[in-house]
Amino acid sequence: MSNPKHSDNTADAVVPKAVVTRLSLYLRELQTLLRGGTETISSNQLGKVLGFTDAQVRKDLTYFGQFGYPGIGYRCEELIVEIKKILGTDRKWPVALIGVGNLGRALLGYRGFGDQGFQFVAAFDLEPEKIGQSIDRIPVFGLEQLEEIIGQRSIKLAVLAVPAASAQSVADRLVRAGIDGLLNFAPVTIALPSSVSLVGVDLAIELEQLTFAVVKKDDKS
Amino acid sequence: MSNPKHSDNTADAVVPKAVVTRLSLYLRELQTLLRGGTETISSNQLGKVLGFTDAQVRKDLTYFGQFGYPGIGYRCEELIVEIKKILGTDRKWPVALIGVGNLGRALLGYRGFGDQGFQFVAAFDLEPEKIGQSIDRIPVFGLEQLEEIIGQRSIKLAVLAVPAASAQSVADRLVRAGIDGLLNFAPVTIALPSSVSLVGVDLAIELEQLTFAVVKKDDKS
DNA sequence: TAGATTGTTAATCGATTAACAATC
DNA sequence: TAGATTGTTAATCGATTAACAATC
Repeated sequence: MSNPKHSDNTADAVVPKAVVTRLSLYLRELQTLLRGGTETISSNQLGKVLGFTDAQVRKDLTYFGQFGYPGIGYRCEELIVEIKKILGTDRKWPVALIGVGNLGRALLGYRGFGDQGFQFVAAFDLEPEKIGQSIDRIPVFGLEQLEEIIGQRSIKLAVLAVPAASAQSVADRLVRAGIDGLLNFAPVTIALPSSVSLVGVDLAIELEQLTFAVVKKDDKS
Repeated sequence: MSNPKHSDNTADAVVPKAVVTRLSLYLRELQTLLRGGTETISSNQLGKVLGFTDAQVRKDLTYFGQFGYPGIGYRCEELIVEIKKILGTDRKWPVALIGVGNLGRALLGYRGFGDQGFQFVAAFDLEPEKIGQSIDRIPVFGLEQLEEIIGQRSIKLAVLAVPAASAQSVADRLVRAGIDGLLNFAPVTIALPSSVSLVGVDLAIELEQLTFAVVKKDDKS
């Protein structure tokens, strides 16, 4: 039995961003495995399905503690709990959505968020017809209520699905309203104070990564 | 000793994946700058808005050629053309969408794809009510027509927006149908032959990257 | 010319992998 | 015990940055 000695070193070593991304992939895979009835898994097996080496899996995890059993591997259920603690998704996170367009509405209804502990509690838009409505049980407010609602409800995470032209100004307001993390879907660079975390998802850019690979392959043949 | 030439080495040096991602960011920023009237930009300025060093910008670009002017910088319009050539988006790409749910429908209507040369030409779903419809002018076919339509139209790129449980089997069919690149939104690991490119976007994982950063910050204070 | 900035090499930094004693 | 696998250090590999001659 391993001694839980991972109390003090949690998060004081600088953890590479890539490690955190893989942590999320481990979590997702472990959840899939557990659903399928797998109880334990070795770093080698887990790495293989995700395309990583066993050493990498073990190294990544030891940034945060000792979670495995020599000779056995990792217990899926246990490791899931630990990774959720590390990522901070061992709790429920209320989330605000800004921009109730096509994409925004799809995000409001996306089941995958709820499964991982995220819950939209308020949406915001400029269009009068949308304000006052509820979409998938989430109330849509006018943009002018942004600061009020986010403050009241202590919302720390926001998802930006507004047009590129207004993304920066809305982001600025979100920061002033007290947001700590922003997931930006607008295809534009956003500048934020370094105290606020930013993740950007640009759908066209994802496709460009694909075309680059496809074109490169064609060049070779 | 012979002089190694790097004039026609486009794409035979192995290009790190991170470089390609930054290339897309350069492109997006240059397009924004050009729209705003900027004609030339230095590696230092371009790096600054994106959070990179000037050396990194120049190094990334020289994987593919010499595009700048000493003493001046880069001409935005010119560099945009060059990066598009590199990424393969100097042409139009027909794209298939599989899974016409909330997210799928939002993607069909997403303007950002068209702006960068991507065009959905066919959507597929299992539900009979959806089949035969058109959404944003894109026809929805039954899944049984997948191979037929993709073959006929020589579609090389597909976007997967189906439930996690069916993602792998649909991916397998897409590969057999001749797809070269797959953008997967299903929150599950997909295994593909190495000849097919895969980019995965997991929306919950993106939020987890944010919570990790937020929780870590809280720990410190 | 003086000032600015590129392209590129060499130095530095950081991340991944190999190896193995410890352990179950 | 024999076999399997972890946690961790050291070695390797790769990516970023600094520096500067060349150039406009």
